[in-house]
Amino acid sequence: MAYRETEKMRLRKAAARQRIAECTYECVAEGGFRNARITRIAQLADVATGTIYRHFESKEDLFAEIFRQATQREIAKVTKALATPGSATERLEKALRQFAERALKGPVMAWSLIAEPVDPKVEEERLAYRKAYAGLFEQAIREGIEEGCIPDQNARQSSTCLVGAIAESLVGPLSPTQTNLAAAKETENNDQLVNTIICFCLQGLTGIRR
Amino acid sequence: MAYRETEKMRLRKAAARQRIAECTYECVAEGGFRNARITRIAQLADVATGTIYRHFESKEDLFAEIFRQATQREIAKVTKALATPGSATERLEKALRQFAERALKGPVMAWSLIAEPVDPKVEEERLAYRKAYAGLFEQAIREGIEEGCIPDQNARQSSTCLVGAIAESLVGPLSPTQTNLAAAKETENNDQLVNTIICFCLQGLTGIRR
DNA sequence: GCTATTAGTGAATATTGATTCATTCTTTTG
DNA sequence: CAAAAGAATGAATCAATATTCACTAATAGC
Repeated sequence: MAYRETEKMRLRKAAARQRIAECTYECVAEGGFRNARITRIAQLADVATGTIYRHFESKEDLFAEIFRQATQREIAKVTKALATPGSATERLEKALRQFAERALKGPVMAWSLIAEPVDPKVEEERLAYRKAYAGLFEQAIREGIEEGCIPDQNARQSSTCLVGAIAESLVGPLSPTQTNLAAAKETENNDQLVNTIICFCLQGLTGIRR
Repeated sequence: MAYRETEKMRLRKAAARQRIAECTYECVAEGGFRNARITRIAQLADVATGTIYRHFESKEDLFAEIFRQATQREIAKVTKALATPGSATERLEKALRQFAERALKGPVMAWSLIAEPVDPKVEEERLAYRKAYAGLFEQAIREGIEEGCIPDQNARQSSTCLVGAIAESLVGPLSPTQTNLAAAKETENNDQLVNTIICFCLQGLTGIRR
């Protein structure tokens, strides 16, 4: 017996794995899963293409892991926004704003997480993601109904409408940011846009003019 | 000179072209553009793969034409709904219902037209489609603002929210039909679903509880 | 320093699916 | 019917990438 994995090596391998993951994230944020090539990721991470396969079973597995990591971050943000004090409507507004602002900052990633067609293993992750998301908004809507600040309705269906209105407005094919990237960078415009969307969403939810 | 294209041949070729187009539509309606293989289309149309290239420059061109044909149909339906008599709100409700019901009938095609990532030439067609669509809803919202039944707002942004809420609810990854196809076939459920969405959309637009 | 073991490499291979083109089949006309 | 022109065919080719694997480099323990 002349070689056994030592702590040092374990750390180094973990670091390499992490670096690959980060570069994959970068690639996806740039052009979506579809345009994230293994060779490009290897280049960015400064390893050989084969090395990636020593750390991940396949491209699909790698993507699934990146998807999971990315969504966990998003979910955490929205969860936090919903945990602040205030009425359900106020908390929902915070959460929607959080969601919208995150999406505006990284529209390609947001689109990849929400709508880009992906391989089955990644789609599985998306299922978990959407359940978590829908669950969060749904729960908040239910609380609003109990509190009386939101009229009785199908919370699940309404939460889907919320996500759809935001997603389409910010990252969808009808989005103004797709055709006018320059304008999208003007923070004022973005604030304006987010306000309009949130107004629409909260009115849709409550039926109360704001 | 021993051969010249005759009327009979012109018709036969037109028929073949049409058949190819129809089979392509079928393929796309089944699994989106991504899964529409030339070989499969050729099989369905009962021609050799090479024949397709005698009628269309390339796969991209074929898809672009199918996209155009499909969207023209959709636009026509919504245009018609918006041309009926009644207040802007009433006409919008009819149009949204039309849109939603069409999408429910062919969710894969609806998704392909609205959101599926496609090649540049097809994307160009989509640009025209979305302009037409956004234009129709926008126009109706503007009329509503003038009539006084809809409060002043950014008509363009609101129309995007409308499309997003419907698209996500019916054909998006959060759609109930995606996870529960059996239930989606129950017409009652669908009516219920469409009503909830339209309620959300009209409240979002008007801020008036219905 | 030596050897066993694992990590890393990247050119070669495999796969998938669009596109081509030499060949065959049909139609038209004298 | 024969010749000319076009239409149709589908196996072969091409292109784009994911994946493999024979080989090299690095590390651990003696």
